[in-house]
Amino acid sequence: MIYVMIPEAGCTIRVDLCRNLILMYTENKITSCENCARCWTNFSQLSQEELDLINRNRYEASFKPSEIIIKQGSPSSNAIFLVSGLAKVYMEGYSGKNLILNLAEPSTLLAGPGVHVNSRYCYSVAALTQVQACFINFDVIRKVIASNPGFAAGFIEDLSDKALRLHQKMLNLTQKKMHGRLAEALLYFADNIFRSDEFEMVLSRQELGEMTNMAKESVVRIIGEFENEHIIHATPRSVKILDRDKLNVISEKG
Amino acid sequence: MIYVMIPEAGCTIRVDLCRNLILMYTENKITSCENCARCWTNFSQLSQEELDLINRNRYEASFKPSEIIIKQGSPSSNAIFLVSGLAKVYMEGYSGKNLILNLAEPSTLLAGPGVHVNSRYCYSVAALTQVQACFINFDVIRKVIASNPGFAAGFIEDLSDKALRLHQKMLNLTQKKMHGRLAEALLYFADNIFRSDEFEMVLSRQELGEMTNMAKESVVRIIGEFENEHIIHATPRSVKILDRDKLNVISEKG
DNA sequence: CTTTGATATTGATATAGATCAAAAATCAAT
DNA sequence: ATTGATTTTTGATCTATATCAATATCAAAG
Repeated sequence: MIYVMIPEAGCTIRVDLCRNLILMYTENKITSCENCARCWTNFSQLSQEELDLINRNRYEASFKPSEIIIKQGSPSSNAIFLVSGLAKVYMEGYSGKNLILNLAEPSTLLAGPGVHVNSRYCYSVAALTQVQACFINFDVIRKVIASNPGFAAGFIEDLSDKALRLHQKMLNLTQKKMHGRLAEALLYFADNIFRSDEFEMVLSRQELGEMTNMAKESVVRIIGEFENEHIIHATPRSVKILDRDKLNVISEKG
Repeated sequence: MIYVMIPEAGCTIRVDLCRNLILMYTENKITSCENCARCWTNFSQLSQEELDLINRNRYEASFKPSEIIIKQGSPSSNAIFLVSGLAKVYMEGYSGKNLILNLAEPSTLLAGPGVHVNSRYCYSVAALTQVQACFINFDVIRKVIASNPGFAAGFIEDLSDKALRLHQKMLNLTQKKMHGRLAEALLYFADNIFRSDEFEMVLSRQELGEMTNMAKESVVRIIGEFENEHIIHATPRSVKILDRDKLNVISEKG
């Protein structure tokens, strides 16, 4: 494991977990939105003037693991970007049961569709690692949307992309059974978050259950089965995918 | 039941089922988009010029019950509006199992988020009654989005609203149990589609199951229970809600 | 080190809900 | 009306998965 000290954040972080931050940090690009086009592809649509506007209306905050960045139901006045770190995006359901929708990494916009409808966040977001987040007032974003059609189109694309994933997740959760759902979650981590077949397991078994809609005990049991069949090697805090093909089949066959 | 003959469509339709069509028909408003602002609120954002553009690039088609209007996976080149009739919006899942997302009535935009991402429809739509539909080429819509910020904002709102509902449905399907899910579906028909506590059941028990993610036999059994408890009165083709309060409680308590 | 609180694991049991199979009802078409 | 084809209903089983309870593990704090 390679660690690096980040003086501004007052902490040490694992390099493999925080690629983006390292990248930005080493390139000294955290100072302003102008340099943050890499944050969200869509920001590259903006003119200098518009970037300035946004830059004047944003502020940063940092969060420790488990701290809540967005609270479901609260008024949504800001669009939020992670600058660094990992967070879980989840809905608070009935009788305290959560449903983890996905993980958020840097360069994704966090706001939720509620922003454009009832000005309430429709999901919560909580930090999994140390997180640096950037808050941009939504009135400003709306202003830019109104004046920059390209940006608006990018926004539509972003919303659509998320909706599409949600549709897919809906099918997965309702039609696959446990093995398939868990296999898919593991592949999600490997492919979409860590881009490696060996990764740190940032979620507890309980949370893994909230993500795949199953009881934590079932998570444990199925992980055990996967291990017996030499499909993965797992500890409570790490996973290594040994037989990606098999895992794919399980994920697809449900 | 009041029926009315629609010469152009070559059919007779039930008045209570086709409010919008009757309204438009009697007001002679089907001829062009200009008159169709009522179709989709967002169209009222358009200038005369833009309306003309859309009007020149649209065509209508009619569908008989059970005919497919949109096929999941096929290239999405059109935005579609129902002019009249009712349709079911559903995803085709694994091993032929469908998931009905919602019903579509006139004045809703049908296209799906796939349009803005991979140009594929991410769901199918099939007519439940006789349906008149209006197809608008998506390139044209995109052009208008690019030139009219208000329209773009309306589009974003529409997408967001749908995403929000999807989030809600996700929670419902994963966290409520059968009774709650079925109660909710019945209230959906009463409140969102028919706006009456007595309505024609346009879905078969099988389809009702596809909508609430349960087996058709379970649908039958639970409808039976609801009848025994005098919460609803149901026949295979009709439902009357007798005790809305109880149904609400069941829907919320899961 | 020990203690402690959280999390993970394991085994036993309970249950919601699916599946299967057969009968009954409904509907469409002669 | 009569037939044949769907759809609905019912009852009997089966199974995936949750729940419960007990134990083991681990990391942090004293």
